Amino acid sequence: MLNNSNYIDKLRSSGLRPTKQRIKICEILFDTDKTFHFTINDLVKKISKTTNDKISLATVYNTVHAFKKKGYLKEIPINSDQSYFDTNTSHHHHFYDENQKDLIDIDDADVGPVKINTRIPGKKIKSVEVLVKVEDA
Amino acid sequence: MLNNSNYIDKLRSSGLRPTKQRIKICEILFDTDKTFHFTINDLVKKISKTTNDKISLATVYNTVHAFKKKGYLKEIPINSDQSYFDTNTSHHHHFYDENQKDLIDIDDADVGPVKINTRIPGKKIKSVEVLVKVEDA
DNA sequence: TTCTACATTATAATAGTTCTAAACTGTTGA
DNA sequence: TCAACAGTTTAGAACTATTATAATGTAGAA
Ligand SMILES: [Mn+2]
Ligand SMILES: [Mn+2]
Ligand SMILES: [Zn+2]
Ligand SMILES: [Zn+2]
Repeated sequence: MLNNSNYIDKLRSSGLRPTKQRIKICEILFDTDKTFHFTINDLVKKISKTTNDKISLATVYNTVHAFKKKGYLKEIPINSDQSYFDTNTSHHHHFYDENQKDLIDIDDADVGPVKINTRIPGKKIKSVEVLVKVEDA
Repeated sequence: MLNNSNYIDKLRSSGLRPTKQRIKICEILFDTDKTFHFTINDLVKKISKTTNDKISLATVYNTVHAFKKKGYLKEIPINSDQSYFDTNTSHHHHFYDENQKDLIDIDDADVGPVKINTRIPGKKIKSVEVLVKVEDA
């Protein structure tokens, strides 16, 4: 929960110019206690719901990619026709509800340590993520 | 490692007519000891490399989807611009090499038991898959 | 204020996938 | 045996998420 001048600092300190588009998107993504998952399309809808100044689709893509690159967003690997992003950048896992097509966080503490007993020579591990697919019981 | 008449039986017994296109795709996908990962594009290339009778792209998609539905193939959840399929339908996990854009199996035995200590009411777990992203060390 | 690199934008392009509808074929049963 | 039918294949169009282009706008520095 930050105010605009905090977003301006945050953007500036990561080398991103604090444009009104980026500040607006920060407000939508980060002005809440709860983290959430979204697609580009979700974000576009939220933007048009909360402002009259439209932000172009290209800018939404550009901004999400910039934020991901800076580590303010994560992309969640689920097979889908579109990308899912996560404002929760801490290490955690996911349920994917195949009926509702909905992603739900699993706290890292709710998953026993995932031990990978094999390596690929010349490669280092970047992330270990568990995806639990669920369906109506 | 089956011969064509086995594929014919396999297809027929699962309610799929054994057309020459499906038999050919069975040969490419299942006529080997080793399982492997592929994209639709990979499969199209293998087909044109091993036969003169071309199979339309629509049929390749149709067939892969039909085989997935029957459980002869799995789709691997990674966020990418294209779908990855797996002829290994047993329970296992994956490395994803982000440099080579390559999927590598992790035997289930090489991953410590993944304990999920939380549930979603009204939902049952369908699968638990670990994706280990790796990059050049 | 002026300059410049960075950012936004509309729009076109791209690429994987799905749809359409006509032609074809495996299977059934008279 | 073979006509009938449902299932299958096909070329190509359509669709959709995403990325590229290139012109215009703007933040920040000097
Ligand atoms: Mn998909
Ligand atoms: Mn994607
Ligand atoms: Zn999450
Ligand atoms: Zn695999």
